[in-house]
Amino acid sequence: MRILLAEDDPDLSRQLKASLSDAGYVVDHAPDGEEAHFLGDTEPYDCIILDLGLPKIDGVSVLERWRREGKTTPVLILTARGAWSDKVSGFDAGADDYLTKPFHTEELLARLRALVRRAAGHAQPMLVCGGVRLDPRAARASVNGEPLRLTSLEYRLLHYLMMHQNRVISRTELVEHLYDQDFDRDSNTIEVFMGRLRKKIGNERIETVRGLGYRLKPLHDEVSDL
Amino acid sequence: MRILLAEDDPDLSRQLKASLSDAGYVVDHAPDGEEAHFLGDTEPYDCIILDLGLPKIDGVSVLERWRREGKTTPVLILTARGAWSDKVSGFDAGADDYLTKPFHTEELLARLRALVRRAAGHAQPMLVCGGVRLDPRAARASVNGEPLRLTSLEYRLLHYLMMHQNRVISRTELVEHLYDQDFDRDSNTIEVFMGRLRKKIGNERIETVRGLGYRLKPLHDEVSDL
DNA sequence: CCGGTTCGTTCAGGTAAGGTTCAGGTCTTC
DNA sequence: GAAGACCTGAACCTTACCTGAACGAACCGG
Repeated sequence: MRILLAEDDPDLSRQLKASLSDAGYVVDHAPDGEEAHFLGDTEPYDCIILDLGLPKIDGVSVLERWRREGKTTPVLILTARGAWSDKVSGFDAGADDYLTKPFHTEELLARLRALVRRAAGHAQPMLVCGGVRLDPRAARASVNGEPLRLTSLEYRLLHYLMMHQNRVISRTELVEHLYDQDFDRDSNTIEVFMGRLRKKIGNERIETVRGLGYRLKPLHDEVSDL
Repeated sequence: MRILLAEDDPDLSRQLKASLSDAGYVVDHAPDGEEAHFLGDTEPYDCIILDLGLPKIDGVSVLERWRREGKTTPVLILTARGAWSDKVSGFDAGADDYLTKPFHTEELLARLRALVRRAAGHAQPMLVCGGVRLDPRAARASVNGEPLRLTSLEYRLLHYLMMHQNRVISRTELVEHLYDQDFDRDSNTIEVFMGRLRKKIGNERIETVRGLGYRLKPLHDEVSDL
């Protein structure tokens, strides 16, 4: 965990840096808004602690710039007691949390844990098979970067195949996962949809294993990257 | 945006509920820990405001249970002044933010905006999707710089869509986040509002994914800038 | 208290997207 | 070369979705 501490008061800075290091964070220190902005732009921090009353450029401006540039690092703001209207503008500039001086170090640490935890909770599983990618969260798929237009069933079919790629999937297994119990067992819809899917993602990507089922796999020359 | 307010003080509850409703949130109220836990388990809230001093089950326990069950909804905790050691245990139980009574309603609203924003994965306060912009703090939206005249529900609908743009949102998800518990599940208001929204922001911006829901996205030629 | 406006909701008819079916055609295997 | 497994184009038909219009509750100024 790497943290940027933007704070001008030397005493407070030293004390905070010590506490944070003790807690296992790696801490960079910026004594003014200019350096804070520069460091925040260039280094990949997991979290930023930002004092609002910084020399050269004030905290809110720094924060606004970062957000305008698309930076999403969680930011915790520090300010003097009673300036609660600052809080509102700070939050609306894109801050994720706020703390009023003086504060207990314990509380700062707790808030940091909460921030980092939440920021890390954005792991989205993206399914990849050669040039084919499928994003379950967005319900979207693409082949070689080109977005695919899939119908609901085509999508579900592809999804299932991608989750079990390189394995042979029987028609009955597919039916069982795509439909509810009562489904005409001797229907050829699966075949039809295999045909349609093949047209959209490329024939060779779905191999048919006669008598057993189908197998989704990357093309021969496609390295299994991610 | 749908919120659960878990607070036992009747006066404060009433006042907060009014303020939150005014700010455009849909609010469910739980007067004790038992009901809070139940509601939080069953309904999909965008955020939860949790008083620590609740009857029946105290706030920290409720929160701990939710987190143990894997619930990730952002939670903002309320407590009486000076009980700052509560804060630490509150945060470590999985709270995302903390507010000490008494507080300014403004500040609560600002913190809520920040929480909801972050939970949706947006660090910046201004929502942008192609030519459509929405400013949550001014409750204003525009398309290609032209301000939009939106009714309350149209606005909330657009807001939710913009927070989850490029993702398919099911009708039920929308209903659950725009209305409180008792709402006629087989009503077509969502469709009607989709129609009205489309008329105002442009038909092609909202794609309907048959059988799944809707997806808000930039137009083809609109670069995903900021 | 009353007409007018605004908005959310309901309803009914229309449309077309997308799933299923079917009838051949093609390929495999023995 | 026959039989069975698989492919495929086109037709069918269900139903999700769209849309215009009307209803009714809430609000507002007079």
